[in-house]
Amino acid sequence: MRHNPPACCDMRGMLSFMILWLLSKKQMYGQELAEEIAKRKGDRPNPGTLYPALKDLEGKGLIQSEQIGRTRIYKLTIDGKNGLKRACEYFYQAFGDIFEDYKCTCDIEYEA
Amino acid sequence: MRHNPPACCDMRGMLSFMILWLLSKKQMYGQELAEEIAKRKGDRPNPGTLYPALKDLEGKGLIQSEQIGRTRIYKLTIDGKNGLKRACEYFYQAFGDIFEDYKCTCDIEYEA
DNA sequence: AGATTTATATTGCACATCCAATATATAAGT
DNA sequence: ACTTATATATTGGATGTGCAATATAAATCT
Repeated sequence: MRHNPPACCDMRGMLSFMILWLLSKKQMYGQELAEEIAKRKGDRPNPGTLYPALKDLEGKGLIQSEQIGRTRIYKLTIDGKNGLKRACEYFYQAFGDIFEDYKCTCDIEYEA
Repeated sequence: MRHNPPACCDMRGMLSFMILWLLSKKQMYGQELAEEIAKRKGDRPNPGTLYPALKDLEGKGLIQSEQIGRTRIYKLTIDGKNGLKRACEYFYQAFGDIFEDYKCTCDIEYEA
């Protein structure tokens, strides 16, 4: 079952972080990324959300892309890999105890 | 050691979520919350960030507060507890695999 | 060839979150 | 009483993330 964003509080943010992490697993084009993001956030990001984020990351030198036909393949750069490592450390510092707490109090169900 | 936000990507967001989770552990006043947030995010949130967020959460009925002298004590309401549970489920769906992945590839150090 | 689908991309808007700067009221210290 | 410290609070600005709507180019299909 896929959860949509909760009504109680805003859960936006961390899109660039998620993109970097996804690209660290596998190089992907935009619509592949959109599908992976949808698995996690409940819905595909709008083009007006996704493509500016990719453009921004490329402008910062964290990802690079190559156009092949109508698709554009994105992959991490060295700077992107190093940045992701730091971002993960920060993310764990900020939310690690919330995760551990959640895992102790809830039965976790994975999608088949 | 306390990590500051990384340069690579924006890590804003989830402030209301973090506030709800902190208040689920213990009722607190604003400056106590600011200190707990600082432990996680690296710096105390500006008053212009924290107090509007608290006001918004109270307006939605997720928290309630009581003024005692110069401090205002905040605590979760029933709606806040239920909302937090859903928010945790969503958060785990969105970022759970990033956490598990991080824990597998990094040695974790806890503050003394 | 013409129509449809797919993928990329932009514009314009809304909003949470971030800051610096400033203000007010209460509590504590001298 | 006066000063200082603490806690709450607002204003104004910047930026990332979110959407709907629209546009363009390439690939596919009949």
